[in-house]
Amino acid sequence: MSFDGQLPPKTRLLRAAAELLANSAGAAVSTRQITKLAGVTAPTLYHHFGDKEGLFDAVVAAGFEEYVADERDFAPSGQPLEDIRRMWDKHVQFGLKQPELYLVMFGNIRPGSRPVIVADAEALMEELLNKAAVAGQLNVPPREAARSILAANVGVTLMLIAEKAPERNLELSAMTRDAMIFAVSTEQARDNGAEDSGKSSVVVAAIALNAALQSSHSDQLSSSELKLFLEWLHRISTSSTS
Amino acid sequence: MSFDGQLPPKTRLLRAAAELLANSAGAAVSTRQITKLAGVTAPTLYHHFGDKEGLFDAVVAAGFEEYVADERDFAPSGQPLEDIRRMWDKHVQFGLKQPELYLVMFGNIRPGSRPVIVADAEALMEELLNKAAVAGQLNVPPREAARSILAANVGVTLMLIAEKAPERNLELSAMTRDAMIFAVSTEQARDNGAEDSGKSSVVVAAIALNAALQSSHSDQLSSSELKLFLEWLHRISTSSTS
DNA sequence: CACTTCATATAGCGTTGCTATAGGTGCTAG
DNA sequence: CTAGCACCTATAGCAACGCTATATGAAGTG
Repeated sequence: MSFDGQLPPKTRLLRAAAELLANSAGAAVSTRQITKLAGVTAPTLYHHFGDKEGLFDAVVAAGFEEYVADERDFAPSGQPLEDIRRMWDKHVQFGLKQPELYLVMFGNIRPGSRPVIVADAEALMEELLNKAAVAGQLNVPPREAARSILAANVGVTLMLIAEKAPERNLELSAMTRDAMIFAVSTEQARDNGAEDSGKSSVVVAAIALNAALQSSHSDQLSSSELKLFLEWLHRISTSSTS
Repeated sequence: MSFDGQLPPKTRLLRAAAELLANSAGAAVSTRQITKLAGVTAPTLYHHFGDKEGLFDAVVAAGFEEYVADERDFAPSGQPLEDIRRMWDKHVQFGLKQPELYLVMFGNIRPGSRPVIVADAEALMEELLNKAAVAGQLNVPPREAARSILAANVGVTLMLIAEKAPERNLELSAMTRDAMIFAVSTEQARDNGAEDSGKSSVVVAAIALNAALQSSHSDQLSSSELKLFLEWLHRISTSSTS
């Protein structure tokens, strides 16, 4: 099985890398394996992708497109929080389906160097959370909520990948997922004393207005006014209640 | 600076590896660097530790001892949930203080192979959760809760490590931490009752914020700022939706 | 045809993790 | 005292790694 077909070398390299990455059972994938399977020599790889990481980034980008495509299709349900829940599950599912690819995407952490893919995933999550914020269902600013949820989502997925397949307990995912969504949403009603109910209504309203203003521009304020207005709004919505 | 002293080679290897790991600024650490700094040759390393990973495991074990030692000391506070909160913070703190070591411990994931250290950390967390369970403060079985919390804890720490140091927002940790602890504890009482009407818009949100601000004023804005803010809010509230 | 530009190949550099083999050291037994 | 035996360490080198200096081919343009 090789990709010596009529496809251009760049494509063959991408496919070879993707295939090896998908079937490598945890072992490292070398450039020599890739170029051999693609039927090209080393300089071709470096001409097109710069270095090994560049090639992997390209594979990851393709994988991410696929991962996102599924997502955007059925995202517009009526319930933003339900969409977020489904997005979490998609994320875990993607990680377990292609663990090697997922590890290249989210598991290859080095200090101070954020994988590009993480920012994209965060943006995607934030987009969904914005809808929830507009509907007044959010307790915290969408950006912070997105980062928090994604961090937990990645952590859970990595944990599940690290376990042997037959032992994987998906309940871990569901439980963590619900905990995170519940914590950022306004669906809650703590009977533990209404310590923050008065203040939090201000915060919730500010968050909702902030999100609403950014999705549909009001022409009631000039751009300079709007800028200052949004800054104040942010200040209010990020005021901590603890 | 080298460890050619009178210490046995095994110890010198451990110290050299630990030092290089701590100062390697993300770059990979080679066995040749280690053996050179330790003042020994390659076979000595493999005689004592089997392979490179064995040496790193030993370093990690020592680091983990240190990490746990801090923990056990002040663990017996009266409030189990507060202990868990502190343990979470210790975990993040340890990861940010020694990111390279942390990445060897928790970031080196491969499918189906669970780092030993993860099981230990889980056990430690479960122990604390057990106390909470005995006190009737737990909503879910301690084991599952420990796994869930630890997964989120690792995810957050990895995210923070991946960010450049000056941009690290520790609020991400605090927020995720409280979300997880809150979710597994019995302090909650969700009544999944009345859904709010999802008809929110800019105007509705502005009105809500306006009302909320006037009933309980936030101290995030000065009085003059607040005056202008409310005026703009009024202008938005009374505009017709575009 | 001459010229540039892009794409691929030959060959090899420096480094990696690791090891086959052998030599040195300190101990106990005869 | 010496022979033998573990234990520990060094010399030297293998195979594989990521990557590249250099050269060759193909394709388009004047």
